Amino acid sequence: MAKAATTAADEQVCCTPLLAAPLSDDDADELARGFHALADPARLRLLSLIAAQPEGEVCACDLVEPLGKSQPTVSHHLKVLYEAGLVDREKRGTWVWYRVVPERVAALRTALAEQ
Amino acid sequence: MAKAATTAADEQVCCTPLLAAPLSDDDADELARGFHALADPARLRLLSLIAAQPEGEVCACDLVEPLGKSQPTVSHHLKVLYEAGLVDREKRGTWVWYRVVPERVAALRTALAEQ
DNA sequence: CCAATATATTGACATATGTCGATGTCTATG
DNA sequence: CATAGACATCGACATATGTCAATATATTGG
Repeated sequence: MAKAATTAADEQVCCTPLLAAPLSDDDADELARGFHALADPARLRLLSLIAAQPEGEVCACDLVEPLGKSQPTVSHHLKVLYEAGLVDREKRGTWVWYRVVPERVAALRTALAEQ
Repeated sequence: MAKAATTAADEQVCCTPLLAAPLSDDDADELARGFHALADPARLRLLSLIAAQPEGEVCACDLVEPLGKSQPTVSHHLKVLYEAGLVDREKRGTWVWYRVVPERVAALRTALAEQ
């Protein structure tokens, strides 16, 4: 399984450096969606926690306590990250495992490239 | 003059790649502030428009029409970008000239580095 | 000093967002 | 099938945000 997020992961708007040429409205919208997912401390810490796992993946159940937020709040933020294409998820039995989608992170990084 | 933004430009939280190690609460807060400034299409287009100027700088008066928003709205977004340390400004007579702060953009870019 | 222009600020409004408790849904296991 | 556990969703709430019209604050020219 482990399907990538269908929402925004596809329309990557990769390789559109902000500083190179004026953004189109569509590119600006899509990029803003990506950065919006990164614009919250809880989500940044989640992303960081997921990436910190030696296996590269982590059970959602192991994210609630380190984040220090309620389970519904963690679930909400994970959903935002997923819909932004920044993380992928896979259900195994009762648990859901999350991993970072490095390509998506890199795409946003590219948008901030020198020019 | 052309002083850099006093707000966030200093506490750069540069060189703190998200994916390398779990973020501290403070780093997450500061990073989120930076990405928040990028999390709006109008601000991304502004940043892009400013960067697109051959001289590297542009009068605020020349940003209203291309952005297609009201003057107060443009002024508001420029303030957000300024307070995030992403642009610098200099008043010359009646006009205010804006330019991108590439170091700040690069700092946010570094936060998204591979690991 | 007055009029004109550029920019910032204020006030108002609708909408979006982060958060939590309560509840629903699914899955494994007696 | 009943129970327990993991996760998602719902409802509610306070707060934040994008937007504009109106107004205030410079600054330049006459």
